[in-house]
Amino acid sequence: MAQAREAETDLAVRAAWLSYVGGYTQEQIAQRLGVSRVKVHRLSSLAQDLGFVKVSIEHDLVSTVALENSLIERFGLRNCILVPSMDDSTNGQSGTITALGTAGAHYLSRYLDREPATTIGIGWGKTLSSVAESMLRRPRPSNRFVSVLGSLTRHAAANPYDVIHQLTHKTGAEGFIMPVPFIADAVADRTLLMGQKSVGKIVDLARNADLYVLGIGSCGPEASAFESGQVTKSEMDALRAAGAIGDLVGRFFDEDGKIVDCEFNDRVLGLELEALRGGQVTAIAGGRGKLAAIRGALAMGIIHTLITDETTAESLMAAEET
Amino acid sequence: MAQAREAETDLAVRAAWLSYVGGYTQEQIAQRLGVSRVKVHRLSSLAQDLGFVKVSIEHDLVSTVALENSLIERFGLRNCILVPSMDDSTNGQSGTITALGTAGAHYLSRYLDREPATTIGIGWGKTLSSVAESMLRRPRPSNRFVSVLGSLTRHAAANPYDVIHQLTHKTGAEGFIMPVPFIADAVADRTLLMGQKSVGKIVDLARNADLYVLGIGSCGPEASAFESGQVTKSEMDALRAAGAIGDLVGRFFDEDGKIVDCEFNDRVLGLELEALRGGQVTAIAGGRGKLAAIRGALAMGIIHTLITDETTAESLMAAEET
DNA sequence: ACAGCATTTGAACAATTTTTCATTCTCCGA
DNA sequence: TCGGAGAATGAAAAATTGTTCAAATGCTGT
Repeated sequence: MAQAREAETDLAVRAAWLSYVGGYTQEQIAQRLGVSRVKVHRLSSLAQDLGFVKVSIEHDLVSTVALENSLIERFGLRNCILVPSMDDSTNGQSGTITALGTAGAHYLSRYLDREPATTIGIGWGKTLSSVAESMLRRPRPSNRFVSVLGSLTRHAAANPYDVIHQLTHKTGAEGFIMPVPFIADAVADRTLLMGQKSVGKIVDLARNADLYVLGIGSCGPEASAFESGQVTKSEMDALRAAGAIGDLVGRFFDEDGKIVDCEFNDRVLGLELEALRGGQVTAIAGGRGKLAAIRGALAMGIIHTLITDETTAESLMAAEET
Repeated sequence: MAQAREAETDLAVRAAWLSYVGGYTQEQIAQRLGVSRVKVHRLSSLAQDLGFVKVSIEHDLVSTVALENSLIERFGLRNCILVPSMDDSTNGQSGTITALGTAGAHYLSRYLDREPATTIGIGWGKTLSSVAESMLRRPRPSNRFVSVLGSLTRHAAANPYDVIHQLTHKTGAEGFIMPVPFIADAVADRTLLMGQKSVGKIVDLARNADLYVLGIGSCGPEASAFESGQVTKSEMDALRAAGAIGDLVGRFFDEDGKIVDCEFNDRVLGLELEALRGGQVTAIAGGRGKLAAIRGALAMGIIHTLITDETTAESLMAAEET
């Protein structure tokens, strides 16, 4: 019956051609080929299975989209957006951060367009600041932005990287800042501050946010938390010694995504990580220095959507190849 | 707004990739891209329109199927089946005729499978004879085969090219032969013969056939009608002089598909051409010598389905290019 | 010949894609 | 600021495609 098999293949090719290239409906093809409509479907499936059908998209973006898709599947994400990696060898991270900011702003804008009357939990850092900066001025009065972690520094009333203000300014949305520092001086202080009614309200709000837009912090000397003076050198050293490789909402984790056992983590003021598990968590981070932190953060299994740059994405994929 | 246009294109490429390559549904893509499901559809349509989506079938059969489709569109056919052209330089037309016979037999078998209890009008000639020969023995007792034109020669009771007998033998179907010669000696004789009740019954049957399977005759020295002695040399010369280039059901037509004005046509015994307009008309013919006849026959606008060889098909298309 | 098993088949059902259409935006020009 | 042409939008309807399942068919070994 090799004969029959071959005739079947021929029919399959015919059906596939008529369907994919000819643009006829399965019904029309069935008529022409003199078989049932279901059989036409089976034939073109067969042609696909046999690898006769080649579909390709000819556009520069293809490799990017394919890479995004790989990340999604590998890390169980819901979505992933990649931006071109900028050459940051001379000017630090600014190019990549700007690109991430633009992509993040698009992403956030689309969300606001689509989901009015929602509350968005916001972190801080250089990257998120860039997102806020890239936002177009567009009235979104029914949305609310809320800090998910302490936003005051030890030295000034307003954290330079705080993004809530910029966002509310651009969108006319309501903004809620967590009126505490990023880090308390002692564990007891943290308990006290978190017990404040005004703080509790904000945390409650943050807990019920519909979307979280967060940065991922690294533990290098370029980390926002360190640069801005919110974490001292000795504190950072202690964290690193405990295996910390990055942070999400101020909680420092190791390369496996496990929260490190270090008293620092008990002094951080902000939404508990577990609260994020319910909502939609979007993390924005990229650049050479963030690679290890992103890998660890992904391992936590909290992140739904990752916005990063292509080079970092490739590294993430390469590392997982083993 | 070149910016917006570009963003739209990017989205279109993303949507198309996720749809065609990624295999996601428009719903899933809508979620991921943050747009409506309808918009996803519009985006991937756009990507197609912009020519980003390339679909191809990788198989030798593709050129054949594409050519079939060209013929269908050019000549307003319902269907077209092409067989590989055999090299007939040495052995006349036998290779091509065998191939046509096989294809025709497949076609007819499929029809019988699909449409039981139908009546099939049958012509005659070398090609149709080859079809009958290629038919597999398969019981089809509820079908009926009926001659659409006179099948007796002047010299013998059974025409050597008559195919009804072979078909009924192979299928067990009922067969109805038109019990008159192909050509009457005079116009008056034709009237007389056609008036016979036994002939009238056959013609009525033929008129209501569900499918017609016909050959296309040429006017060369290799024509079946001539070779079998049913048409004399002088008759053929007269027909050619009148512009005849081929025949369908014994009616000779010119290169424009117009029935030629020649008394010969008035002596032919068989179903009137107009009766074919209602039914499904399948013509089987191929080979170098038939080209002009096929072109003329197609011009008549009666043929629904053409079964021919690839070389002939290419010639038909080439001639129409102007 | 015939029971038993695997494959094939198409009708009915389910899901997805495509089209339609009324409405809402947006952009110009007065 | 207003009015109107044209584009963009999404809900709903229509068409197409994909899946399921029970019945039919064919194949194999006894």
